[in-house]
Amino acid sequence: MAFRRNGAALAAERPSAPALPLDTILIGDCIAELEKLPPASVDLVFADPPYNLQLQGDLRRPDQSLVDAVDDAWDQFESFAAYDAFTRAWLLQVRRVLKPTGTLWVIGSYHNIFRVGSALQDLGYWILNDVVWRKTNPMPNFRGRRFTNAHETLIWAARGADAKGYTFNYEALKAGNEDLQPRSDWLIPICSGGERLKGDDGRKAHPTQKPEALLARVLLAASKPGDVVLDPFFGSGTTGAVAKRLGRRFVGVERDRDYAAAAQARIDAVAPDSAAAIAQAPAKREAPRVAFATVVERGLIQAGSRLTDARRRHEAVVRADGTLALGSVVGSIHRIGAVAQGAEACNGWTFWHMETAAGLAPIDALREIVRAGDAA
Amino acid sequence: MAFRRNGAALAAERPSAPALPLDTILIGDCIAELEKLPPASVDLVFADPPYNLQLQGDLRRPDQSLVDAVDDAWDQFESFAAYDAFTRAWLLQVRRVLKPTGTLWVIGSYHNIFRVGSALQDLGYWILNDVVWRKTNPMPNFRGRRFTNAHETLIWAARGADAKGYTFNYEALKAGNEDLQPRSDWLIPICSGGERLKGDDGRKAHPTQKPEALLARVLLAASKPGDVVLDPFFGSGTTGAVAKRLGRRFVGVERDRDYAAAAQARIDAVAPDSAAAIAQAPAKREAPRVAFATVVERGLIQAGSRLTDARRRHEAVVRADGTLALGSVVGSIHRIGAVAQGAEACNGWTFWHMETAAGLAPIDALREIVRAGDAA
DNA sequence: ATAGCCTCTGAATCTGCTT
DNA sequence: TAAGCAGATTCAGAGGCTA
Repeated sequence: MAFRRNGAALAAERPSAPALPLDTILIGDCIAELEKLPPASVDLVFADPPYNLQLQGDLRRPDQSLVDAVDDAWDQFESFAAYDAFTRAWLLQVRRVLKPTGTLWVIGSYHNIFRVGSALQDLGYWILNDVVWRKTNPMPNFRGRRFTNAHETLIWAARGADAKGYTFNYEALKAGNEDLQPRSDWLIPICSGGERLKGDDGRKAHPTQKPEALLARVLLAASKPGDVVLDPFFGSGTTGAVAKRLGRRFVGVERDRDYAAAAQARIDAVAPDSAAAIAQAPAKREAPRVAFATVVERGLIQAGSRLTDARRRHEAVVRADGTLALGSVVGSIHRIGAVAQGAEACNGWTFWHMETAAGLAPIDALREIVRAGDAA
Repeated sequence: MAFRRNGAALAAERPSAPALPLDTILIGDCIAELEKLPPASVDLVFADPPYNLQLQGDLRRPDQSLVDAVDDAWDQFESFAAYDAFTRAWLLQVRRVLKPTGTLWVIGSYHNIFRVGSALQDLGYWILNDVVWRKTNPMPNFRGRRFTNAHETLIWAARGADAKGYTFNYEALKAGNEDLQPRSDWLIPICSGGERLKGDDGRKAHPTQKPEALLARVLLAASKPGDVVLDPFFGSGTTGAVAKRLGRRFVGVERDRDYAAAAQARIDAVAPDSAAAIAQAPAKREAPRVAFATVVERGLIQAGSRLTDARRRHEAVVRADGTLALGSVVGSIHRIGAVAQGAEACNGWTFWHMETAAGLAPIDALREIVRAGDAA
């Protein structure tokens, strides 16, 4: 074509500045594919890079069943240095591709998120928030040697400290959050059930598929309808599916053809929301479950206090860790209540009472105080 | 003093191995003071280091020169480098001072926690968890351009990947949490009201005083009564106050004499909890070992008795030497339990049951009888 | 039809003592 | 130092099967 040779007139067609392939999955190495994209062309990036999990042996549940670990080759790196080099490379390309007003989201766990966060800062990105995805249903810690790993971390960053004009739909988020300011901690279930992509064998198609609710929160917070969202680690295509549903454009990069095919089929099946519907998904009310340890921790009852039942037949001592001691037996308020009565089970909140000026009162009253305070 | 010269006889008095100054605030530069402490002498470290270059005006390079305020990317990198060097220096000293079974907690925000986490990993620490402190009452985001910063991050790390035997009071934490295993997200109010230290002018004595509930959770989770807790950035002394209350020993390092004085006064006013309130809760894994042979020896079960599992699917015979026979296979209660189920491993004490008047009962009950008898 | 029970599974750096 | 083995360890949610 004649005008092709007169390249200067049509910058978008020059090899050095090709058009952005919209609503497309690019199959290939993330960094190589990013290099082909035009600079300053993307409004939002969501990246779910390899976590560099360093798993030792097998892990079994208490029932001896084997945990299906993420041991894929793409998650293996020689060293922290190798992981850091990889991280810098893709972050650098992402920064080139981002519009001046664009922002980046990265998700990770403690295995990799500190590397990613440091690299971000070193490259000049400006962190706007770290956001915690709290899982309602995380995998438990089967050996009881650590805290249940119940969250992952997202970093939200602008191209630089001087970046202005990035999108943050504050009013909409606030309206969708019972008129409270959107917070940096989000409660969202993991991806399971019908949402989880399955292969022909009925097994999960991708080991680390993210929930659509998480991506929806990100896109609704930090992009506008019609914006271009880039996902350099496209995987099962959650970003693309949610982008299509919410009226955003997407560009995905994925190395694995099987993942890319599964993602494409998934996205093809997505029906975009109506323009009117692309509003806020109201935040889920959080379950106000209260632990007795919290009651003690907050000083509502003193460690060393004595509790009794309504008829003063039993007496137990409150311990600093929120357990009760009945003689030499230590356990939860419920367990110790059961032991005291010789019963199978017991609701400790209503069984145990404390002395007050007005007589005995169930410790449930303390729980109400915690709930009232946390709600305010 | 004569015996001082004969240093070899009293290693604890040699300069190279001074005694640990317990329940003391050391006034001076954190790194210099840590260097004076004996190696492998501390059970737990809680560190609340200066958060960041942008907000703290007093960040200094290792040579004590002041880091200038930052605007351009290079200076920013410069100051990150200075912060990283400072971080590595104190982390290195902390690692030296930690016992092999000791663990470290560090708290930070997105301004510094990624630097700290990376440095930790680079120095060989092994991250056990990252923990999110969710604030019930965070400072609102006034400009509405970001998410309300409603959390801070703690990193819990062991000295290395091979570090075993660190303290984690799993059972007590679980009992204090409605019998659910403790998670990596903690909901705790910020420090305010009467707990907040005030100066003579009625203003807050320290800008980043941490809530005692947070420290209590850390100490109750990862230390035992009598353990030594080191805080290299002592500040308002929350670590010391909580350590004293919970029956732990503390060592604090603080550069600012005013902070140290306020902390000392605060700690002096703390009344320790009663012994009953803080006594180490008995953990199953620390209960004395009992051999099944002992159970048989003491006549608690007869050789030749038949054991079965809870669903009566398998049957094994008790042998006089304390082994079990399943058909022609002979082995420990655990091994035979595993063989019966075709499993890798099995806890024979809970798997195997015996017939009693009240129905099937796990043979663990017999172990309890042995333990009770031995304790008496 | 439904309640209840059983099974399966999820980004996991998941033991510790003795020989 | 590495192997062997005692023995401690799980929560929410989805889906399937049975009474």
